[in-house]
Amino acid sequence: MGARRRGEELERAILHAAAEELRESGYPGMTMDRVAARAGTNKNAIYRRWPHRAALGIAAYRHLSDATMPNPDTGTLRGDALEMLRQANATWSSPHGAVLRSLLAAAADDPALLDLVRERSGADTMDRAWLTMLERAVARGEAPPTAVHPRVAATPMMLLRAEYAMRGIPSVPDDVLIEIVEEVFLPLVRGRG
Amino acid sequence: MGARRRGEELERAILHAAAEELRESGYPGMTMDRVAARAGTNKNAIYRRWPHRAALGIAAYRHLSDATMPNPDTGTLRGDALEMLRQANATWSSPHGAVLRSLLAAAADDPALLDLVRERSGADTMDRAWLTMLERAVARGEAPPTAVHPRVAATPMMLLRAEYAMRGIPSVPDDVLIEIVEEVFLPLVRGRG
DNA sequence: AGATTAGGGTACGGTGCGTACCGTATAGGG
DNA sequence: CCCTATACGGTACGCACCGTACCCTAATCT
Repeated sequence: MGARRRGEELERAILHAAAEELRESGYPGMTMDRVAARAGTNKNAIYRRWPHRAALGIAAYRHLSDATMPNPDTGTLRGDALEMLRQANATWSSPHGAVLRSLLAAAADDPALLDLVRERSGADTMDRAWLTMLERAVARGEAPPTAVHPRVAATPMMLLRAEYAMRGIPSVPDDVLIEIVEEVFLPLVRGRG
Repeated sequence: MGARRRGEELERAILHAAAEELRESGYPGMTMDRVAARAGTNKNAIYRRWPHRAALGIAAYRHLSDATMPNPDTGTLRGDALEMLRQANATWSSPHGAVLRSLLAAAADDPALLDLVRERSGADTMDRAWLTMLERAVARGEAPPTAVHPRVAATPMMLLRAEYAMRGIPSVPDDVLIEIVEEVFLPLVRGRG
């Protein structure tokens, strides 16, 4: 028979199985029994590594996503911002994003878990990308220097997130992205002069 | 013994019991068995009225909140906006708001439920309040007429919501509210001229 | 009064989390 | 090279909860 797996090898097998379950059935469908069965082991081996289902879900999500951060450079602030939002919208509306959102919902009342999700979802690097985008716009003379501010940089993504929280599952229509850029983000940047 | 309750009287008793459970234990703690026991009835009577737990939770939440919408008139746009945010922050960080947030988390992947929650949480009237606030500012000459726009009006509340989604349970510090108003909302209004 | 409707009591099936127990293979030390 | 501590496999269990099925009884309607 196949040799009995141990340690890191078994851990990878479990994470892989959990990630597959996440992709196929989402977080609510990722059952401990199913993960154990799929990994060819038992729940014992899982609970020896993660204290509860949520922890495994978060760890497995990282296995699922490679998260190449976009860094568009279209030449205009409007184009850059729109491209960022479109990329984020595509990610969030994919099955991938559905997993992330169900994970977020499940961890909503546990700050520690919330931190883990945020850390693994690349939100921080995203904020930095928006800041450098603003700096480029300043260098082009397209925006006042005072527009380079963390809260300004974070605003469009926050609006997109809120839009997802309001609506149900489907993706946010492109009109809304354009509106966020033209009616909020650009006026906001201009208004800080 | 006490006469057997029926119809509307029983319905109110169930809703009252469910609301109490919501307040004491939050939505995850609002068990069907506990609600039935507290209302002095059984699950049968509940499932004859609501198809599942979430529906009861949403209906009970309405019973919990009377939602007197604030409509501050401090004389300045800054003051009005800050007051609105502070009221919302107080509501959302109260046990009351914890219930609403756990309800939202539970309904996150069911658009129909999401609509119900939104409807009963007074989000729409909130948006209208922000619009009239903007109109008053225009009348005072404090803002350009083009600032009266649904998305502009909705922006501060959306940022607050996103802030709650990011952090865990506690309330959002007042600094953040001030920052939203001063670094985002007011520049945005000014930038639309 | 007789028939219909709605509550009360209770039990059950199903699912899922997390734990316990016990035998066995594997790694690592004497 | 054996021997022991550790980790895995298998399985069963306790527990909590949702939602449903019966059967009996009180209230309401005609």
